[in-house]
Amino acid sequence: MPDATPLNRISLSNQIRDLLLKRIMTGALKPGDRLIEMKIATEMSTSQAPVREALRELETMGVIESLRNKGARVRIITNEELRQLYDVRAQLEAYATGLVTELKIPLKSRLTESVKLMKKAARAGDSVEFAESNTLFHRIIIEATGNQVLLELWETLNVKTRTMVNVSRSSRSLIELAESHQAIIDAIRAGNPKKSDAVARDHVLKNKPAADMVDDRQAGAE
Amino acid sequence: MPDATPLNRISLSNQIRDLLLKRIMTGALKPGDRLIEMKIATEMSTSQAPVREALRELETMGVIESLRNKGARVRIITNEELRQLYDVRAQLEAYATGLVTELKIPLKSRLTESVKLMKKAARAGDSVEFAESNTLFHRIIIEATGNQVLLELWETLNVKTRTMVNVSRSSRSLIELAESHQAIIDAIRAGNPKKSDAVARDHVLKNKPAADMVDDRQAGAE
DNA sequence: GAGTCAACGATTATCGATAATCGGTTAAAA
DNA sequence: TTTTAACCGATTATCGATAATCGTTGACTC
Repeated sequence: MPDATPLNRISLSNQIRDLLLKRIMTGALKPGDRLIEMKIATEMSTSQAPVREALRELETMGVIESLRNKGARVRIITNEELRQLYDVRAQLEAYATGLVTELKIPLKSRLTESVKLMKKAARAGDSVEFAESNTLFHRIIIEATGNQVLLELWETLNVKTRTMVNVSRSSRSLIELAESHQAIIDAIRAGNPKKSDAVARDHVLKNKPAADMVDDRQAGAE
Repeated sequence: MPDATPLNRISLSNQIRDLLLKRIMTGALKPGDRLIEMKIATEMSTSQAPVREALRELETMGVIESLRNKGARVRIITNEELRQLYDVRAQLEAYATGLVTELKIPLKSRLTESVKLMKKAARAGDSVEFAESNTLFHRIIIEATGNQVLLELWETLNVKTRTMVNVSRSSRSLIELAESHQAIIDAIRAGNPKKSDAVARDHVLKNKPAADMVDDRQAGAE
């Protein structure tokens, strides 16, 4: 029987989670925006319960934050946290890049292809599409390590970063950014794991935002 | 007024989450054990809703897994995944240890203290207490970097690891394991970041379990 | 005896309603 | 005018009930 019906639909809470995640990543929902349970429930024609489950997931992922009895809002990532995010990402990417170099996994054509997409998006000034292909580039490398744990960790970091990054940047610097990936491709090709490690680390750190000048000890609520 | 009542209790779902987490970490709940929503709800004298929210959080954290319409169970971490976990942890710990060395953050006394606790637990054969103080040792280093993102990431990895690790190990090897932390303390003290990085990485990798001989391509369900 | 299928018990998924809480606002009191 | 207190609308937290789904059991057919 050539599979008739898609028997198991996705649960409502998962659908809601994915929808909200998409809106946050594309910027339709911005940092600080409130997520009101009944509003979402009504929009999706469901009850409150699946919405709450979705919100809890998003909260655990770190993309929203919710205060007891006060509801949830899209998490505001401080500059300092963003910098920390880049530091950690740098380590993970360095490890992954070094590893795929050592294992001599052939990635050149796929990586080159994703850089093309990046450039195209950059020229079009499409920052969402750019983020998409940029993510693709790095995901190709991480996936190639075969380390599923690493991939999942990196995904959540990446999601967090992107909730805020795609707000800024001119199309000029986007093109430069796209081109800067070539160094990674070359390093992998060259076959020196240590070198690849360093190049990938530098690539991430080069884009790490500068520290705020202000003496902001941003108060974090409980 | 000397604060009368603890106004904001913790939400039920959070209480449930913490309780279940504790049970999983201490081994009261073992990998594969089912988590039946109504059973938990009845035990806690609540309804099903908060339990489901708690389960969703645990699922996102990766400590349980749930299949549509079939419920949740404590996640069974395969040997392969455990190995991947160690690989990633090794990178994070190496980074953290190198960084605190570079920053010359004084940690010796606190680290030494936690090693004492480890040894004590090892002699007593108390594997839960051992895991506790072992975690403490590493957390001290990670925390000292001041990188909150790194800490959170490391915490979730650590939780995952511990759901399974505390099943095994003899008290003899526990003592050796405790003593092996001294090398890290010494490296930090010596003040060479590169060396610290390497020592910390090796420390983790030395405990990475061996690969299974079996050609198990463990099927992962949707 | 092996295979098929309907009915059953257990459990999850979702709903609709109620209780509790928060922030702000008005109105009375000082 | 400032302070205090009760009130109100909006929203979250929790409950109890119902619908949908799964695995299994046991009778029935061949």
